[in-house]
Amino acid sequence: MAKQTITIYDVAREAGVSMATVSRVVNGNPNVKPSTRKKVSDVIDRLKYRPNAVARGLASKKTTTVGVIIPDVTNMYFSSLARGIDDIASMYNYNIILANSDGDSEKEIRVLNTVLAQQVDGVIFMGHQLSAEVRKEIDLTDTPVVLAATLDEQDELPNITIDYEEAIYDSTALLLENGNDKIALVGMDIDAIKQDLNTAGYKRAIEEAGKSFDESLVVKVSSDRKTLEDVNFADIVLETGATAAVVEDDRFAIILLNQLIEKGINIPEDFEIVSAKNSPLIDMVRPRITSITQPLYDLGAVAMRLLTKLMNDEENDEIHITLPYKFSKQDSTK
Amino acid sequence: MAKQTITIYDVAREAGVSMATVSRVVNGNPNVKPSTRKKVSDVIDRLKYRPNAVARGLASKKTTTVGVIIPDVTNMYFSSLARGIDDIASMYNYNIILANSDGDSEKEIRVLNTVLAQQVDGVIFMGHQLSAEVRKEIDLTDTPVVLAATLDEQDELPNITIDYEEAIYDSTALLLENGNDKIALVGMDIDAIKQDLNTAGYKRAIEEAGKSFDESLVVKVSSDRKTLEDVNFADIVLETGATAAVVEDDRFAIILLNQLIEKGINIPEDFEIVSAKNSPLIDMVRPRITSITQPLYDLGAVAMRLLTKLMNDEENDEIHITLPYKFSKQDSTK
DNA sequence: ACAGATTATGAAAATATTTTCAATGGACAT
DNA sequence: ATGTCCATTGAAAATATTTTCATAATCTGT
Repeated sequence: MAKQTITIYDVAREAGVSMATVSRVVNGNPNVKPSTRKKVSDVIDRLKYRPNAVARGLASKKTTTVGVIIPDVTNMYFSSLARGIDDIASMYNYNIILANSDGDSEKEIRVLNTVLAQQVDGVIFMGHQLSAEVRKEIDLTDTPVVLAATLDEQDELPNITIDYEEAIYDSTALLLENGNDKIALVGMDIDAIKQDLNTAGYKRAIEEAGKSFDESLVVKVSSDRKTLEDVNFADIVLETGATAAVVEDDRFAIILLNQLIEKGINIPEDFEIVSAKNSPLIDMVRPRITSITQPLYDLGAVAMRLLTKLMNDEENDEIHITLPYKFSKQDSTK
Repeated sequence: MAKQTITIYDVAREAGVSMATVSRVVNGNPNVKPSTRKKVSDVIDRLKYRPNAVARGLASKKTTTVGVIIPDVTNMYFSSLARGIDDIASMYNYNIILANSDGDSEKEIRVLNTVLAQQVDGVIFMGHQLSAEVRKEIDLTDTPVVLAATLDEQDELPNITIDYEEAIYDSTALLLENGNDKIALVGMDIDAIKQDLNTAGYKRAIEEAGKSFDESLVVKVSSDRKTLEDVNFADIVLETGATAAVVEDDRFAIILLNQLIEKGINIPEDFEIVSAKNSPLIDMVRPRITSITQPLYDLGAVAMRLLTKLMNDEENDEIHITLPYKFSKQDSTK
């Protein structure tokens, strides 16, 4: 970035007006005589002047940039959200600073602070859970932050979610209806908060069916990408004696499915699977997996839309938005 | 973003030194007496001073920010690259401004210009192809740009690639070895340049086997996400009379596989498939698809590393880097 | 103790915009 | 003519840093 070639000053000189006037036409301020507006616009085109967003940001205290914190772009669940965020962001002329956090609390805090140092006008935070430390860090700033598909224990921060408890309840209920007596609940170990909610929905379904909650049917698996494929879910899950499983993450559901089939187990006759989360991944595998389908793109889009409102201090009556989900009955359940 | 709470000026006053000195300690300049360094650092900690990256960028003409242009974050091939880019970027303390382009030339130019307006220190461009118009736009700036997994017809811009021609050659050769007489080549219609290269590798293999290139075996499919699932690849491909296919994109390979199986065709006995591209997707489906495995993460990482060199005007002896690929023989071929 | 060399520090300019406030100019009514 | 009002314009301050250059402080060797 060499000393900027064409500045607002060059345009002003060339057009015979002041910088203030150039600034006005660049920003669409109506208080400019049409003839001067035209004159200035012509010079801008001729010189190919492009306003320096950094100088702008300094002078105006608005960077038209938002920070997006994502556990891992490589995870289709989150990248689908990110796509919704970016589309709405560019619709409102915002740029996205993206940072991967690996869902690691320490890294989340680090990247949050780096995006804040960049003077972003707002932040969208996606995470598996919102840890107390991150929560504290968010409270420290007055830059608006909205959570996308991320639960906050206190439920105070603006967020866009679906009703996870209900979704898990539905999933469990279906498996119960199909006559399964022992149903495993498979989730990630780091998902503490959602986990609890999930466990709640699972528990509620179990108990409403007149059975009692059995802790040993809850299987927690590491989310470490490297070991994803190596862990033998199938054995772990089968050991519980379950004949069906509600799996929180579709990647896990797929791996479980493939491993079970490899063992010669028939899906859904011998074992039923419901995934509590979808991503485009789930459409790729056969037999098709029954799953909760969350409006991923919309979760991101609505989160970004809410953020634009917060950034403009618009009336923010609704800072907690729950989007509806669907239940997609497929071939991994009877 | 209210008037910044704590500025360098506050720290200077509080520590009884000048702004210049605070700037020095913040930037690790060695010309500061250890005792004053300590004094200033203490004040920084006490006041929780966080340097304003925008003011910094204006004064120093470095934003420590790079623009990343990606067709679609939702495409795992590219998001895997993006992850490599981000990891190396944060290793070198750069931030990422991410923009989706949909591989659309007009949008590519638009987002390129918006990231340039943000005064990024460099740009990583990922695309299916590099159109002439985009090429021209890139030539207009002197901000360094590196292409990741994207071919430039003139082969002048810095780029990180694998040998696509060779990869397609290998894929085709295997299918020929397996005794296939008619092999379809399935690719995206927008992939003009790579397409040619692919066609070249395909052609070369065919001709080396003493057969002649048959245009009718080249099947181009739209990359439009919405219609991805609707198009009936299987019929289109089977109509060519082929008994095997080299598919450029793993998403297409998977859809083709699933559609063929649905038709009762046995893979690989009745039909063989090789995917010329991998992404984490490909590991999810059964039977496992034989494919070229590109070092996706590394392509991104190396591209970003090269960009850091270009941004620092280091000796850039190698601006064209070709990474090795592997061939993963699986169950969709005999 | 002193010259010279180095190290440490500060004042002020520079960075490219926006924003505020004052000034100018023209139209229109009197 | 003259004053009033509104639209238009410009000058200069403000924004939070880095950087340059000059000066002050400290050290080193005699």
